[in-house]
Amino acid sequence: MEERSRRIVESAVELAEKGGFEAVRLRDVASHAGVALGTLYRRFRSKEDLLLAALELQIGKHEQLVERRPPQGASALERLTSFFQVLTRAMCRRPHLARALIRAVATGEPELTQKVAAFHTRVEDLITGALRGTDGEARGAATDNERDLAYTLQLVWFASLVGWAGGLHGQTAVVLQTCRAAELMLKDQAT
Amino acid sequence: MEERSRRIVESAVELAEKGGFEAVRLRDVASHAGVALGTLYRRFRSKEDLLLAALELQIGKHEQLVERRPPQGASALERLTSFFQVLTRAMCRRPHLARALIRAVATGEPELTQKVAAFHTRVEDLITGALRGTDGEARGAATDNERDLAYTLQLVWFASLVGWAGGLHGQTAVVLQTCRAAELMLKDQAT
DNA sequence: CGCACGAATAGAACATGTTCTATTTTGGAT
DNA sequence: ATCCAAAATAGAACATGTTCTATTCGTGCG
Repeated sequence: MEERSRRIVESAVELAEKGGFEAVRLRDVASHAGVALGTLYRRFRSKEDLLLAALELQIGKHEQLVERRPPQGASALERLTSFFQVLTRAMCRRPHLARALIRAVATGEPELTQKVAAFHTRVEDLITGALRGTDGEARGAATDNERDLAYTLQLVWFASLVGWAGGLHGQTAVVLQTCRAAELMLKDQAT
Repeated sequence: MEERSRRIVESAVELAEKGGFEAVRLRDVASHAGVALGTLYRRFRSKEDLLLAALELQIGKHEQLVERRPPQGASALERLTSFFQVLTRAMCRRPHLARALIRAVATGEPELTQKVAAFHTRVEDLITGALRGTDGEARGAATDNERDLAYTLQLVWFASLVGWAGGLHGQTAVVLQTCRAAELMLKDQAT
């Protein structure tokens, strides 16, 4: 990402960390980034678009983290549990920011469909990775069943996170609900 | 609901049907309902609150529908499939309205937590009903397993609907994804 | 060098959610 | 019937996302 855009996104993140979605006032973001409001709008179509860019940054960092330390565990369920624990904690560590990002994803502006889809796909890929594990067994393309499972878990995790963002429950509930869904769907599995 | 409030909500629904979330301009809602803006704000805390009231109306209607014609099917999976088909079609029939309502739910304003929780609970109860069926077999309180299943399906359906609202996929995908999750979790079940 | 053109800037302007104020209406108690 | 408190009203006022305009800046090209 270009220098100026990066500064803008970072400013947005800083403001969101402190005060959530409403604190990301675009005038403030612009001035904080040392940039004019018009410049911000040249790079980002809307507030949600800007926050989605911030989300991409976060998920990129998480992908690197997973690459360095892939989720451990003998069974798929153990790996998934570990994965969702780490992922959820990473999000909820900065609650204001997380809520702002989730809100941007959930708002559903039609111009942002592509970016939202990209986000979901990246999470799904991470889930698939945790599901299959890193050791040699079971290489090759993911089976239909694995894809369905990963997709579904992604939906559950996301919905649960939306619930967390709305104050319906705590971060541990997010992990529990997601893992419960994984259990329910893996009940008959061998490993 | 009191007459005036009802008129306000109905006006909001009308506007949302035509032009979605942005078309629900509160000045327009108020004048359309023959009411002052201040009156609207006396009854509803915010635009999202108003739309949540509209959602309550819709779900109430759907509860009545389900009561009149409970989802048919010999197995739990068949009943759930039928249920989610009907529910999703009911939502997606008026796409603008549906998107506006979903957005209100997903936005996550902290003052609306209670209403959002109520919505999720009501959907979950409907799901539980479809899961258990109406005939005499298996009366009594729902088992833990049934509750977990219903809760998870509610998450999947909601997340998928959010995806639909964001243009990620069509309404048939919503039904398919939800039913796939149901299949995955019922695979080992007897009936 | 001087120019031309695209980007950046400052700031006004506009739309709409939300709040506030001053006034009027309404409905119930006496 | 009168009066009072609560609610409603018209409309101004404010905040912030978004758009627009006029000006300035910077850079590659002749």
